[in-house]
Amino acid sequence: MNRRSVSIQDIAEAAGVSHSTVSRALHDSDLIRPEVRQRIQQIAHEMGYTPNAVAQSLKGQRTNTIGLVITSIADPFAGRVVRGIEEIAQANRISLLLSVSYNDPELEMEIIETFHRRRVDGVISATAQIRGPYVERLAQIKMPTVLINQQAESEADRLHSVDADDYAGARQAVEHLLELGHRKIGYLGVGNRVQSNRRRFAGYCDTLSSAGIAVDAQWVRIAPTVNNPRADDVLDGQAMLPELLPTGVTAVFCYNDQIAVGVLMACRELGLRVPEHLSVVGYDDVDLASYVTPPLTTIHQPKLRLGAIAMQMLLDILEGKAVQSRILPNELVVRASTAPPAGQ
Amino acid sequence: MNRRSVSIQDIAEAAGVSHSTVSRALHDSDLIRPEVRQRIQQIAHEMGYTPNAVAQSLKGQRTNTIGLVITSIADPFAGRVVRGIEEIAQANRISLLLSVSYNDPELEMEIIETFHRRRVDGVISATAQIRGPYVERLAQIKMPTVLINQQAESEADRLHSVDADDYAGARQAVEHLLELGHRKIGYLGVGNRVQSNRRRFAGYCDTLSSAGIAVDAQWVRIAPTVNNPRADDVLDGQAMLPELLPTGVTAVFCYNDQIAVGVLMACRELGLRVPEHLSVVGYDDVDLASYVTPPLTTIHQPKLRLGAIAMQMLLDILEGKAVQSRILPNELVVRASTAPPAGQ
DNA sequence: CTCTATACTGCACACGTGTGCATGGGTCAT
DNA sequence: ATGACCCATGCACACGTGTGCAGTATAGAG
Repeated sequence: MNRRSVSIQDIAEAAGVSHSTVSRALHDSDLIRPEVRQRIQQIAHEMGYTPNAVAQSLKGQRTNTIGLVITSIADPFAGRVVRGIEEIAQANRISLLLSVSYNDPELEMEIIETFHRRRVDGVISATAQIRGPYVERLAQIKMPTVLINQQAESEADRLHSVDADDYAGARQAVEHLLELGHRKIGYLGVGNRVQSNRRRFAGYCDTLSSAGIAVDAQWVRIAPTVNNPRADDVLDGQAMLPELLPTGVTAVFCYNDQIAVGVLMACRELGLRVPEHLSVVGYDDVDLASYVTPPLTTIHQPKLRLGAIAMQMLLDILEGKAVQSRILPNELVVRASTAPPAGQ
Repeated sequence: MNRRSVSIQDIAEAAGVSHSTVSRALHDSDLIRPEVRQRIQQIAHEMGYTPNAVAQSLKGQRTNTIGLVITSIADPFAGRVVRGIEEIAQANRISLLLSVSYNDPELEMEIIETFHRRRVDGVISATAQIRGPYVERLAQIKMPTVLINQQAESEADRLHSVDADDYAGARQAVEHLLELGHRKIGYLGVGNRVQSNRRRFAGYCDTLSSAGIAVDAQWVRIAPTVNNPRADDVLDGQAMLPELLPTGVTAVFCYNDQIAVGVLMACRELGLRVPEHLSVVGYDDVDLASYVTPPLTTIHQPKLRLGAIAMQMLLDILEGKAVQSRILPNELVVRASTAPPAGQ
């Protein structure tokens, strides 16, 4: 069983030269006589030689690999972000090491350690939140890191980030509902993505306050935190809506599109019509949002750009360029799930 | 700038022993005196040592990394499969190198070469089709490979696969429609996933034939093949349906759920009611299928299991066990998009 | 013909880890 | 006291690649 693949040493023997010569020849070095160079390349090709990236990584400093942590592959938001990352990575011949954390802090630490062991050049993290020991460890091992949608308060200099503006997005959503004439507006959030939920909720509260509306605690529901990876936002949304109805809200702003879809399904069960009886606004603008009935009014996040910019930022860091964290704007997309309240 | 991280050599100097002793101590070798062993482990911990997996990979034969090729991250089917793979991989401390091929044969070859350069232990391919040079190269470099949903006709011994039974699934879908009383049943397929489309189409044709129904070529539409990565099945479905209507079909069997969703949207535009005016059956049973209105009757594919089994199969191959390709059953899920035809 | 400059190639080491073999020192029995 | 034996450790090489430096051969110049 000839399991071992051909090395430059093998080529060297076949060509009657030293492995150094082969190495240089394959790199088109001027040091090697053109005819020899060509002959060696010919032999290498015939022997089906493929350079061993592991050895190259050991020798050089770069592995041309970056680690990617996301919370779930099933999450369509993450999917689009990863795609943005992947496109830039591929163009720069960088390989992607993918890991999924399911929002588990322990698992997250373990993933970082694995990335470190593998000596990735950098890490992009699109997880829900950065925690103390996590940040500390990242700083200790000096691993270049870019965070997506975490709006870390620049705790450490090493941490760069690219975010979409949750707060402003939430404000747009609620302002849209206010403009339609709604006064009693509910909020359905999630408990396991603390930071982003807090920002969107803050945008919701502040916008209502600005309009002179006191937020009623009964209008707000946050899905309980569960570590169950099978946790499903749609089901949560579906379960939470009925609790909200007795309060008389005429519109609901949801943490994301999945929650909003859950609301749609609950409405269908209850015989409520959207948007006639209830207006619904989602967040993210995933594909799903435009496929459901009625198509969701939502806040569009530039998912591909978030990923692409994060990847480019990481590349810049690796080249020693100075980079600056960025915040991208979100954008309201009005579809058919919102309308003036029934009374008007 | 102390960019280099600590090595066992550094620990050896700090402990006043040789690097061999450190290596053995960290592996809890009996050869090292317990007190020395413990002291070395202590020092290693204090210095923040993390073993260099690159060097370990170079020395040993395994990299504990596998390459994963999929056609698109946005594809919800692929997402679930990847998740099944990831769970098993994580449990076995295997890292995943993710690449996306966008159905581009050239890109696919390039990805395989990259995986080979990186000396991954094996490859799982969930791309649309295996082509000649691709197979040839895989055989040449003897890289253990498991294919998902490609039903390769065991062209090479090295190629193993795990599939869901497309043909039987398609038969179930069409039989369901026949039982409801439909006689004129359309098929909407895709052009860029040749193999699976062919199998599902064959199931469609044979089932109709068995029922004594001659398939009318007008009932069938295949979305044109485009290399545009932005190609979107939903849009294709939406575009194809109107061409089908003049033929008087009362039901449509779609290649996958996205096509079916496109059909739903087209019906909405045209004022057709589903299932009263038209019955629609999808394929895959992605999350989306149960969220649209009406929820789709579809063929459920065991996506997580496909991924998990593929990964386990690859692990078995790596351990030298004999493995056998498998075909899993699909299963009809009846929801609300199918009903007896209008006439009845 | 001899000296020098130049073009080309090999030697040897490095990257970080793992391991067979030899070696050193100690213990024990004769 | 001496030999046999065992335990703990170090030496040296290996994995595959890249590169500074030294060395050789050839050509060109005087």
